[in-house]
Order: sequence, then C-alpha cells, then structure tokens
Amino acid sequence: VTTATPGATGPSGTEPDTRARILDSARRLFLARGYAATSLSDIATDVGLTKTAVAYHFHPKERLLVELVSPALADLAAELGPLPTGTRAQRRAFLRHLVAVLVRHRDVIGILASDTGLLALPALGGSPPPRDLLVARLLPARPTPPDVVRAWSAVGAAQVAVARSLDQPEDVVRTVATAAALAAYDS
Amino acid sequence: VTTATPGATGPSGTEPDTRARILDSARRLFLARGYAATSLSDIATDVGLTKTAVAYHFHPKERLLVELVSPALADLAAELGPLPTGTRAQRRAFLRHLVAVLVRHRDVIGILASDTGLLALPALGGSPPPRDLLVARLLPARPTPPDVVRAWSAVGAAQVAVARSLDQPEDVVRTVATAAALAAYDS
Amino acid sequence: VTTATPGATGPSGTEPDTRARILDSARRLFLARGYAATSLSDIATDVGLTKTAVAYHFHPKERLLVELVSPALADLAAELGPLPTGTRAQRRAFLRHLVAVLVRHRDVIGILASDTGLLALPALGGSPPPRDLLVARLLPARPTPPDVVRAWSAVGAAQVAVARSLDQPEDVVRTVATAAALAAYDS
Amino acid sequence: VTTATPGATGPSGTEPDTRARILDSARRLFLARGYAATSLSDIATDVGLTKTAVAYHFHPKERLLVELVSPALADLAAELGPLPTGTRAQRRAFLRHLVAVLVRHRDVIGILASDTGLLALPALGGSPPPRDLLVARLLPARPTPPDVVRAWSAVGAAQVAVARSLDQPEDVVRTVATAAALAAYDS
DNA sequence: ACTGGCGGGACCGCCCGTTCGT
DNA sequence: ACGAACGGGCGGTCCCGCCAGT
Repeated sequence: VTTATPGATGPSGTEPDTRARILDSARRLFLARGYAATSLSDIATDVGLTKTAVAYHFHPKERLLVELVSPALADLAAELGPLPTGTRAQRRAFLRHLVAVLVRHRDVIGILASDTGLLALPALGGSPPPRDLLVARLLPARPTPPDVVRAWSAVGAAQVAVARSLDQPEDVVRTVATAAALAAYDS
Repeated sequence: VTTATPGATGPSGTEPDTRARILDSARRLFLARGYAATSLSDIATDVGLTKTAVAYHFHPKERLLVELVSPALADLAAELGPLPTGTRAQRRAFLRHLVAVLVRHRDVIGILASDTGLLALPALGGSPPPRDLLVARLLPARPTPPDVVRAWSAVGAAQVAVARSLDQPEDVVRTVATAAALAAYDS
Repeated sequence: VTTATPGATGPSGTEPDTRARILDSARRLFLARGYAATSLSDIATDVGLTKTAVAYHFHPKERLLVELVSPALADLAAELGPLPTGTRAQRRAFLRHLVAVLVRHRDVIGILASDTGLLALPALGGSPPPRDLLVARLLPARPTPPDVVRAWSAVGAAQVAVARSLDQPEDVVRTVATAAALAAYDS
Repeated sequence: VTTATPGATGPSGTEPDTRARILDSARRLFLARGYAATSLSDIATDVGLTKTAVAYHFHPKERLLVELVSPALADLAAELGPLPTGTRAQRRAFLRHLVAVLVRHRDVIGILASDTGLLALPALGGSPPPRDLLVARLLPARPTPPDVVRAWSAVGAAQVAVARSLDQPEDVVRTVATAAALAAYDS
C-alpha cells in the first residue's frame, strides 16, 4: 500500500467526488447552522461517512471553511483590488463590480456574511477582515460620519440581498442588488 | 484573585449593579466573538467574578441572550406590528420606523444580526425568524423576484449600517440609514 | 447581637421547630431518593427555606444523616451490645431483639438499608459497617458457608420487611418479621 | 501517562476486550460505592484509561448500568413471568425459582439491591419497580397485613443473602437461601 | 481511502460551603 | 435566624486530533 503523501490541498487519490460531496454537505450545513455550530460528526452523518473520514480529507476542520470560501475571497482580492477608487465615479464602478463578484459566489456568501465566517478567518491574506476593507474602498479621502454609514449601508444591501436570495434568478439578483446598493450609496 | 476595593461594590445592601455589569460585559463579548464562542468563564473573567457567580445571576446561559435582546425584539414586535403595510407608502413608513427601532437598540443589533443570534433564537415569540417577518412586511401582495431582492437589500442596508456604526453619532446613523434603506427600497 | 457559639448539635435558639421540620423533610426525601441524590436545595425547597438556612442548622450536610440515624444506631449498640451470643439460644434471642429495635426505628431503617446509608457513615463508632457487625454476632465460633448464608438471610428478612412495611401496623410488623427472621435463621 | 506495554493490548485487530474490562471494573465499583457515587473518572482510572475512552464505549453513563443489569432483569421477566402464582404451592415454587435466578446473576444483584439500582431504573421495562412486582406475585388474592410483611421478609431474605454472599460457594448459596426464603415465607 | 479506539481540552450545570448583611 | 451573593470543584457531554491498522 502506497501511503500517498498528502499535499497541501489534501490527498489526491482515486475518489475525488468524495471530497466534493463533503464540501457540498459542509456548505449546506454551514449556511444553515453556522461554522462553529456544525461539528465534523454532523457533516459525516450527512454525507454517510465517519468523522475520521471527513477529517482525513480536510484537516484541520478550518480547511473546510478555507476551501469553501477561498475562491470567493480570491476573486474579491483579484478583481476588486486593481480597481481604482479615487473618484466617486470609480467608487460607484467598484460597488457595481462588488455586487457582480458577490453574485458569482452567492452560494457561499451566506457563510462569509455570518460573524463566525468572515471575522474569524485567520491568515487568509491580511489581518483586517475583508468586509472592513471593502467599506474602506468606498470612502473618500476624508470621510464624514454620513459617508461611513452610507458605505456600510451599501455593502449591507449588497451582501444581505445576495445571501438571502439564493432561490431567485441570478441575473435578477445581480441587476436589482446593484441598483439597490448604488441607490443606498447615492442617497 | 484581585480583591476588589470594597468601596467600589458598596457595603450597604445588595449589589444589583453586578447584574448590569455582567450584562454589559456579555453584550461586548457577544458582539465581538459571537454567542456560542463566548463562554461563561470569558464573561466572568471580564467582569472580575467566577463562572459560578455569573451562572448564579443568569441561569441558564441562554438567559443572558434573552435579557439582552428581548427589549429589542419586544420593540420590533410592539412598534412595527400594528403598522399597516398595505400600500407602498405604508411600507416606506414601515421601513422608516424599522430603522428608528434598530437605531434605538443599536448596541445589540449586532448580536441579532449574527447567524447565531436572530436566526437561532428558540421560542422567543413566534416560530418564523424575525428577519423573515420584517422582509415579508415589505413585500406587496404578489411579489416578483425583483421585489424580493429589493426588500432584502433594504433590510440589509438598515441592519448592517446600524450594527457597524456603533462609533458614529446616533442621529447621523438614523438619518443616513433611513435614507439609504429607502433609496435601496425605491431603486 | 450575641453570636451564640454553636455547640456540637447546632445552635439552640428560639425556633427549635425549624430544625424538626428540616429533619422531617430530610427523612422523607432521603427515603424516597437516597442520601446522595438529595441536595440541600431539595430539602430547602421542601421546607420552604433557602439552602443557606438549612446549612445553618445542619452543617455539614452529613450531620443531617447523623442526627437522623444516630438514635437508631445508638439503640443498636446499646441494646444489642451487652447481649451475649455465645450459644445458639442466645443468638436467637439476639435476633428477636434485633427485630424489636429495627421496628422501633422503622422510619429511618430505610435510610440505613440503602447502600449509601449504612456503608458510607464515617466515624460513627467503628470502621466496619454495622450490618457486618450484626451478621457477625449471628455466627457461631467456626462458621460454615451455610451458616454465613443463613445469617445474611435472617438479617435481610428482618431489615427489608421493616423497611418496606411502613404502611402496616407496627405490632404486626414486629410479630411477623420476628417469626420470619427466626424461621430463616433456623432453616 | 503510563505507556502500557503494547503486547498486553495486542497489536493485531481491534480490542473488543476493552469493553469487557470496563464493564468488569464498573460492576466492582458500582457494588462497592453505588452507581451515583461512581464517576466515569473512577472507572477510567481503575481500568487504566481516560474518562473519554470510557464514555466512547458506553454513552451515556447509564448505558453501563443497563448493560450490566439487563441480562438479570431479562431473566427475571422471562423465567418468572410465565410462572403461575394462583395457589400457595405455585407461589412457593415461584419463590424457589426466584432464588435460582438471583443466584445465577449474583454478581450484579448487589447493584440491583441498592436503592439507586432497582428502584431508580428509568424505562427498563415497565413502570412499577421490579421488586414491588415480585412481592405482588407472592401475595394471595386478599392479602392481610401479615401476608405483606411475610412476603417482604421472604424477598429480603433471598436478595440480601445472595448479594452479601459473593465469597461463598454458589450451590451452598442457592440451597441455603432457598430454604431460608421458604422458611420465612411459611413462618 | 477509510476506520476504530483513544487522548486532551473546554463548556455547562450542579452542589456544598462561606461570607456579608439584616 | 435567615437570605443574597459568590467561590471552588466535579461530573457528564461534546468536540477535535492522533495513531495504528486495513
């Protein structure tokens, strides 16, 4: 028996769909009950495996979170990072792009929206939570209190709309959420 | 460990402020780390008591959550319940009122906004989560998909703006968040 | 305020019936649920006091047990101790006397009969549990295995009959239990 | 702590005897100190494991009690249930059989005899405690007070004799206890 | 690729005991 | 004589992680 050296992403063996099934189950349970409130046993029972099997593929438990949300976070960083936000028009374009990225990863945005999701992600880039970074990009040089509240409103409108509209058509969500976030931002 | 100066606690009569101090500490920690991730020991250490003393005043642990958020939930039900939402103008007035109530309880809205807060509160009134009820009040008779997304946007704008602007002046938050939520709702 | 030095039996103040009420409640609860399974709070609730008040009168908790069963144990030692058990006739007289003493204290024999009663009484005379001592008195000089089993049968017949017949007339219990224990002993 | 010699545990296959060792330790400790007074840590220390390991095999703690006494209770129900007790001769045969069953499970009868054993077993068959059922079987149609006391005497003679004679030969216990119980019943 | 067995840690709940105050 | 408040400790449960084995 060749004890395959597990790479950083976990062992790449002959049954890749097991990993996918675990990830799928974890995403549903994380969305429903939160990350901390979901145990490895819960996921294992849901998939039909044992706790050890789940831990074998994803170790430690946090890696489940990482593999689920890292694509979304990578997109957030890659697509929104190079966008300039110097002028107000640029910030509005940034907000449009933000909604597009959120909608593209709408299935995991609910996880990121929960407090135990976004806030408690250690060492996935920088120290400040992504949500704070997003808001910072929406502020002018010398933000006034109303600027701050409006920026949070815009991000909140976009995030909650996407996370709570998983049963609505994707293009409708994108279009309407974009308009709503912009309207809040321009109010 | 630290023999607190007896003058601070007051030698006369009982110590009713201990409950207040515990509640205050719990609110801060729940906001920062979430309800499930905060143990009685954490709160006890923060207040300067032992775990047993905290459990003496609030038993079981869920009682802490209830006493913190029940005023806010009671206001949500009492003030928003009788408001009619038949016409669009009435729904906009409802949204205005919603922001006002949220701002009034801004210190605990962050707890209610977290997944383990509003969504997972067992038996604190009715079965459906309050957030769903709020959104339902914002929808017309036969809601279209865009209506649904817009309603979530409006609620999200209000909630996140209030929860993340604790360091901003209250009247600014109320005014700006109201305008932003209405703008998202009207977009 | 004169801080009356509490004697070994507790403070002798102005409300002696409180002690009696606590003892009465403790006896009932110990009989129903066992000593270890009965907390001071249970007794306090049953009497209508607080836990502290109960602990004030009986401290530590074990003193409740002691004050309940010590009269019975004292009688066991006083009346059965001087009885000679050298001959078989003397041992039969001893057994008769044993039943009489058990019946006299029938209200607490149930407590003594439970394992956590008799066995876990520390420092109430000697180390070996009283029940073992009773059986030893029923054995001849060189006991055979049948002697041992018969002695335990006789004690068991007496003890269980008394403990489980609290609702029967006392004289009937005394007469019948005596005959049964003797019959088992003579079988 | 103590790295047990791996030869003792056997490196091949699973270790099913661990359950047996835990059960054996639990039986001894329950007999000596009672069920409630014996903690999982006590058992774990006695076996040479940790509390977690014990809880892994038997969860919850009550499962230990159930697995220990259920064979005896099953025999009590299976063998004594169908026996008719209409006439006095049948009841005497029932009593003979009772002693035989008790002796067969003499290693756990002590647990069942303790107050927290037989009396407080929740949902292990029917509602009324088994000991009461046994006594009921020994009573005639219209029992008089002496009948009741004698029945308790007979059961007590059998039970205590068996529980306290673990160090005596089994056939002696069976023969003598049977005679003693019958003698008490006939007295 | 997957499992059973087991360790270590943390958390909540409970209980007894004590001190201060009345 | 009694109550409110609080401390220290333990018991049972749950969870993640590790190891040997297959």
